[in-house]
Amino acid sequence: MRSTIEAGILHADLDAFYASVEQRDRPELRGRPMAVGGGVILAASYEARRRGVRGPMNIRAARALCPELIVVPPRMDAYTQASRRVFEIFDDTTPLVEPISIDEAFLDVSGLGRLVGAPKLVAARLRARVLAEVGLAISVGVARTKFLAKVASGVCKPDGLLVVEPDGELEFLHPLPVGRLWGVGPKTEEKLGRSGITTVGQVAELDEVRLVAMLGAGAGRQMHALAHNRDPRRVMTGKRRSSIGSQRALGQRRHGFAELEAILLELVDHVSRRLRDGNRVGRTVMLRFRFGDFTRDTRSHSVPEATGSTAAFLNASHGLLVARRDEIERRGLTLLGFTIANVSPADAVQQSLEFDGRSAVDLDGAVDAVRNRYGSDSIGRATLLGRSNGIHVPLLPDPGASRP
DNA sequence: TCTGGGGTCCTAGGACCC
DNA sequence: TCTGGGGTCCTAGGACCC
Repeated sequence: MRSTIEAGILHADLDAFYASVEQRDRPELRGRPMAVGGGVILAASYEARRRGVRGPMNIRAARALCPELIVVPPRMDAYTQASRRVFEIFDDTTPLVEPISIDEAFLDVSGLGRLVGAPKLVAARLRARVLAEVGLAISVGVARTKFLAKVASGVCKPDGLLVVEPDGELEFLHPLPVGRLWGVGPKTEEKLGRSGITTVGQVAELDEVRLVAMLGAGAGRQMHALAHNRDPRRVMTGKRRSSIGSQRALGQRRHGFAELEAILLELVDHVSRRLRDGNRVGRTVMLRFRFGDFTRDTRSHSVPEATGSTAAFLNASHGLLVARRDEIERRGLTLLGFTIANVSPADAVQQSLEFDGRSAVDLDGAVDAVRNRYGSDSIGRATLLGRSNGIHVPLLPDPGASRP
């Protein structure tokens, strides 16, 4: 007997992505322990993982574990190209694709049943196409929720397909270690471990109040929900990046302040260019510091108007750098990062309306107003921008969103 | 394992406004 | 001498993800 709600969400995740692209393009690397690295290991082949090689591990440590390890430098262009081709196959499979990163996405295929086939069949075809057309192995998890689909793809890796049927969800979920829950990293895992909690099932036995007390409101509620298999999030199309940045590791060598200023200029120039190429503007600059002892720090500054100007970003960020000059010279700097946050489209059409806080917001009215003013075919993407910073609620699907 | 390069989201306090 | 409540925005920082 089938549950009425079918497992229709796919989480598709390319296996050891950078390393697999290298093995695809260079046959002599196939079947051998190899990794893509620059300073540290960025991605290790499964042959290397079996020997204990992991990212981010420094290359010397990796060689100590596996002396015959082959390390090749990254070729970002090749990975970007491969990613594009895989995402074309995703888009060809269903219009409901939510990219997560260069090598991962959610696909909602629950509406394809009658026309194309059951989710398991769709997933199997997707895997076959990615292998045939791009030459890469991709693992796919299938479930009723995003969270379970992601866990499933992780469990069936590498080169796997796993469907979690609706009537077997808790049996699948509860024996897993807490680290499998979304948002549980090393810190949270340790906190829970101190109370003897190591499995998802044990988390499910806890009161939400207790979890909130341990982890804070946001994380506590999320963990409680996930452990009880509550995950109402839909697959969202049309998401855009809200920040864009670049950083440079500097090594342990001391750098003169003028040298740091030059590096900042390069970073600002590079990031501003990317921002303008994407036809976007930003309002907040943020500097990221990592000192000689590897402690981290950030400093940010918001300018009054969103801009794409290199000079404006350089001005603001240089001020932040100069303000910390003494500390930098005292402690040494091992990383400098520059990020532009509060990024928005440069040509967004906006229609704002006032409301008094008691009446409901007239969303339909706002959409109609934009349509009347700019033509009904002008809306590619509609977003409700609350006055509160960062609350972006999509109103309409975005048929033509470009991939980040 | 002495340390990449991208990002995301959340929390909390202070300034400021009505 | 005494001090409310509601809200936004900015900044800093923590934790996490791939």
